Amino acid sequence: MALEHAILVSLLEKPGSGYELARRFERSIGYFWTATHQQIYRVLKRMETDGWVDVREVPQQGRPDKKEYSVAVLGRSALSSWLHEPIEPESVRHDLAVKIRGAAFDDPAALIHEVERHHQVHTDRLAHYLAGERRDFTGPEAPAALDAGQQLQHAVLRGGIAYERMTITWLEDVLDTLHALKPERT
Amino acid sequence: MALEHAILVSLLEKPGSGYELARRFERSIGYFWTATHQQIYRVLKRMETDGWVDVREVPQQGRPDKKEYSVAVLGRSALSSWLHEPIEPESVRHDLAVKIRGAAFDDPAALIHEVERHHQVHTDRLAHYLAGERRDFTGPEAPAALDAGQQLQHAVLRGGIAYERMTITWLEDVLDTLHALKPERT
DNA sequence: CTTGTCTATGCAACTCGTTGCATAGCAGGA
DNA sequence: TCCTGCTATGCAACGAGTTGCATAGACAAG
Repeated sequence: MALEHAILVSLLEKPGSGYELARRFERSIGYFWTATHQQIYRVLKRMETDGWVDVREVPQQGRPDKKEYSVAVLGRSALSSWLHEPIEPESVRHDLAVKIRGAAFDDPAALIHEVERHHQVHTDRLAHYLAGERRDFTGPEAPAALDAGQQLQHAVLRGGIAYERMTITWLEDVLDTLHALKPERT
Repeated sequence: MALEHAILVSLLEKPGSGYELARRFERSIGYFWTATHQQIYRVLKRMETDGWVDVREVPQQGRPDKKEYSVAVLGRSALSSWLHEPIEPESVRHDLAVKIRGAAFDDPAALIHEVERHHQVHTDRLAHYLAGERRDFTGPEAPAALDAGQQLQHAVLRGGIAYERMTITWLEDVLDTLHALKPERT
């Protein structure tokens, strides 16, 4: 599993609490990995007992205290050895594709709304990614010279952008197919 | 969960045994959903007790007997109601993206091999999909007129092709980024 | 005749991930 | 004052998915 490693990467980029990690996983890390706060707390606890991360109690004003985690030496070497071992190319799990094939045995026209809804979600995500790209990498506010970490983050973000663009185009293709099918079923 | 529904769709397209389903999930259905035989057998058993599928013992010659499953009335209505309820747009889980961001804290050059390996796998998958498309949809052997089911299957396959093409292009982008990074770290 | 491979089904144990719920401090508004 | 909402952490139970192992008939190769 890679959640531990995703957490290590995130903590290396910036130390933080479980709560903060959960919010990062809703944002930038969430572009390519998702996790709920329960999962994160559980894994953080295990990583702590394994000595992968260090904890520091941080008293706060105006809000509850937090535990700030940072990567320990053991965690860094665990990440390093994971980086050096090969992983299986991921296999997709796409509910919507199951639905599209299933629509042949039901009413294909009823799917149009659902596909349009997904189209909208992906359009919004694309806009969100592009805004992030302008802010951090290509806009006037972006740093002139990017370090290795930033260049790699940008490459990952470009992947997210390419994914959303591809998905949007495909969903339009699916919509065309559904519309072309519709008249046949009167 | 959608494994039950993926099985229903597959059985509607063609009835079959758990073993046959497992092989379909390695092939065409596997383009957008994966499952091992243990998972399939377990779910099939539950679907049988729920009355979603009918079983028929089929004696065979030259090989063990099999249980052929087909979709029952209850299964059809279960699929239908699932098709009519909205699903969450999927969130991606991309180990490789975690590795790429993590590489900033290790040796980015060490990732080049891994990315090239993934590039090869996706190139092979693309070739496999394109061969399937020619065979079933666009080649001289393909049927002249496609029914609704075939048109929707083709649309899903086009999605797989678009996904592989996008991934291949992105991995080349990542490779360029890694190569450009390399000289900086001597 | 033994070994390996393919078809065919299944159990048991485990890990991963989700859902529901609980607690608690603090802030702001009705 | 009470209610809502945000920060912050966590338990318990369940469901989904993986891994290892077991069984068994048939066939082909050595």
